[in-house]
Amino acid sequence: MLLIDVVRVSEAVTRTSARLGKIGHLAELLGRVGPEEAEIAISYLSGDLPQRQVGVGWRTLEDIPQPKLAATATLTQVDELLSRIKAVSGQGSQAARKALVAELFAGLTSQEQQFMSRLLHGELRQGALDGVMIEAVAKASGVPSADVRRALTLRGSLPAVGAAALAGGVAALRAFRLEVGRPVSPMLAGSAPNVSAALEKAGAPAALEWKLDGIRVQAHRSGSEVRVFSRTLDDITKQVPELVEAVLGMPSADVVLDGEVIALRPDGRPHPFQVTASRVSTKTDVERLRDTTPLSVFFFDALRVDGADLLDLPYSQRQEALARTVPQELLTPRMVTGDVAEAEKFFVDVVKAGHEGLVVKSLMSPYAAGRRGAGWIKVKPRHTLDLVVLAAEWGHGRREGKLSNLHLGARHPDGGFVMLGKTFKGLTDELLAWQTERFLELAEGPTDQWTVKLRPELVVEIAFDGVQRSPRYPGGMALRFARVLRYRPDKRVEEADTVDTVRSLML
DNA sequence: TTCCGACAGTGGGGTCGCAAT
DNA sequence: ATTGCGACCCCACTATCGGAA
Repeated sequence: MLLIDVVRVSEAVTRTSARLGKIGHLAELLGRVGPEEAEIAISYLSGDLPQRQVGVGWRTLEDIPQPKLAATATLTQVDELLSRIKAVSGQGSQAARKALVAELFAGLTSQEQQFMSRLLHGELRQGALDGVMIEAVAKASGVPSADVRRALTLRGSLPAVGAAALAGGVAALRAFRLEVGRPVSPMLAGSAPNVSAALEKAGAPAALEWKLDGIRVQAHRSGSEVRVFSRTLDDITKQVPELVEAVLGMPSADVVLDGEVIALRPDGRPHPFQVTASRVSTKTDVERLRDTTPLSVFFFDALRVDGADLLDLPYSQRQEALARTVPQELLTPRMVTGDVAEAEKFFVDVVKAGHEGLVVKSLMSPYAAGRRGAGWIKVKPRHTLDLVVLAAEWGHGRREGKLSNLHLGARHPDGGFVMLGKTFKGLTDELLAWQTERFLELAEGPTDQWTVKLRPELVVEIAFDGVQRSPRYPGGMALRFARVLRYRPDKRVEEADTVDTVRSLML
């Protein structure tokens, strides 16, 4: 199949706003792609590369060769070139990589070049990714989408699952099994503003678990072999030897566990997230780092114990298996209750202990990938500040022509403002339109291509999760997960929060 | 007819590894 | 040694579609 066939379908999907229409376009193409190119087509049309990443980003794509006039590139040819690019990126000069990227783009029409650029940027923006592609695979192969989802959970790769469905239908999908050593798509959590709302969503009684601010891990053990995977299914075994040893110390030699690694201080309280992230992502000198910044692991789910697959069992039964296998001190602290007051006290306790919050879990739900907001609901405390808008950046995509991303500042007691970060979150279309108009009234030079500097006159109430140390911003601190709650036209700038207030929150 | 679950889009800060400077 | 890029860790929120109620 030619790349241009895929590009044309992608464009049709972009033009169609109805999801069923998008699914129709995608399914039609899947119906005519050959088995040897099915994985490539499914990857591209769900915004991914079969190679996952090839080491090419926006900078590499800044200057690309003149396009061809005739579209002749096949999916297989493009895929092979991308594999070569990945190989060179793994070990080779940037010049060699650039030459291969040039070779790839020189073989594409301008239409294909634009598609490939977006794909390599990870910004397909056709309004269809995995969720829509699952439905398209189901439609094209005549199987229920639940079977596709189920296989995706077990296999962790939609192209592989989709190709199997197209070739072998339901029977092929049902042949997928949990395989120790091959990661499963992790179950994700939705969110709720408070504990009682979360309990209502999950259905009382529910399990309440501490939410630790660390890194999600999936541990597989087969005999004396242990592999650990991250949320995106990357193998991070070498970075977390503590976890490997912990799993090897368990009685069952055939397990798959879900949990969180986190760096704790000697007093048991958590380090800032940055410390954990640094430790887990460092690959050199791990043995030395173990002494200075040891990792702890806490498990909260069991997908397989003693060779038995548990994904379809209700959460309460998976918990029983987990507790039989994992020593008490490696279990995520939890309780089961339907009582709101009791649950709220547990929430206060976990926050006092320095952790992030709670995850409220339905006792009935099976383990299912994706599908945020089904069985697991997270709850975190929320901080707020009144800050001043210092500047704004022009938006992209559906925010084109709107001032979108706000630069936020706290008041300095001696006058002036200290920037604490940016946010684009929490804005409705209406607010976006209003602020664009208002900002242009407040604009003051110099204004570059992306950023409009403003007279500091507007106060905005910002919600955030915490204050972290920052190497980037002048005050040495930045807000984590900042989002707009509302503008405060009733507040004068002199009433905005000061850097001292923010600093007091950094502990 | 209304409600609500799932999805995609729009970007945020921080960190490491690696190649080039 | 420092800088820039790419990848990945954490992530919140709104708009929209379409099935459920």
